Amino acid sequence: MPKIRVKAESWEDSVRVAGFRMTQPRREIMKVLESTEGHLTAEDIYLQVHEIYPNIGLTTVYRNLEFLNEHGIVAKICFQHGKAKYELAEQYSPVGHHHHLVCDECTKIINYNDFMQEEVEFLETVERGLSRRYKFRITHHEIQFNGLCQDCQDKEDQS
Amino acid sequence: MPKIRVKAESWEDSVRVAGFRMTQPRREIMKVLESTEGHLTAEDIYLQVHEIYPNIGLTTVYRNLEFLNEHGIVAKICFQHGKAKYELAEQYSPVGHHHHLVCDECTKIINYNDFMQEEVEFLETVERGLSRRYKFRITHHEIQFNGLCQDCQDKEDQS
DNA sequence: ATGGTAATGACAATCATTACCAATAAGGAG
DNA sequence: CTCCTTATTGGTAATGATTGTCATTACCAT
Repeated sequence: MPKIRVKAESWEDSVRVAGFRMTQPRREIMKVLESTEGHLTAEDIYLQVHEIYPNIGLTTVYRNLEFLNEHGIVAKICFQHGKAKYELAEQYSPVGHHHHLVCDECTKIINYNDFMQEEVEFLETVERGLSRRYKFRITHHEIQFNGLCQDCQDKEDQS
Repeated sequence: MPKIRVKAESWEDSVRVAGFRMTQPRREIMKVLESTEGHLTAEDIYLQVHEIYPNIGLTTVYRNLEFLNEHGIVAKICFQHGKAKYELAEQYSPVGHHHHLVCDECTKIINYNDFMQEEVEFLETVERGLSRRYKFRITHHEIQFNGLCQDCQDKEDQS
């Protein structure tokens, strides 16, 4: 008897299943997200798409990012430096589950996915507890470490 | 031989020690932050201060929040709903160390400080590892759980 | 009490994001 | 393949939060 295999739905399928259309702008935006480490601003994406699809409008980029976010395909993250950043949701990302190191000086962001075993254990306890205590249905989480990246530490030493 | 006791510096002291002045707007802004659960927007604070100090300008509120943030007295948090929120930094907060449950539906935010023992253990391992691996000097962290609060779950069930 | 300057308040300016609307193009039905 | 419905687009205007400017005020060290 074969193991049940949940076929991972492609993002295109899940858009269509939900009754929406596949358009070229939408595809181009996803291509950019798929070919990058992550945490791009809407403008970053706009500029990259614009290279190969010059007709794209910035409004369309925003609209699609919101759309994709609502459909669980793209994650929107807000670090405290003005603009929102976007990256592929875990399920569609080659990077997979990860979190961020944020440099408070230069605002650089580093992805990490070390210590996931420890994280899983920790989160299981906490999520279960929080759900019960606050009657909250937790769907995802975000962990972020702030501080100084190596470059900024060096600059600080010099002065 | 007495134990060394690190006297907690009042926020006013730490402002003065850094060579800056104590002003009435600054004090009023802190009063508001001290008398609230947390996560207020600049405008929330402006409105509250305005009640008892009608001359306050919104610009002054922004400027002071940034100032206080840079001096480690106030924490600035950005959830993905437009405006930045502010609360007392852990060290000056009666609430103490805590994290947030964010409802993705109604944007409500709940503070929690349960499971801190588990968190401490987890963070010790991870912070040590990340510092070494990425040469990052970690100063603080943020953990956030997103999902649906009870009210929004109920509303969902009805439909 | 006073002088140097940090801080203020009003207003203008900026910057990210959203609203609007007429024009376009997916993609299902025939 | 063609037609039709309507989701989607792109351009522009509008919004809303935050920041810059600058003349004026008021801390506070001396």
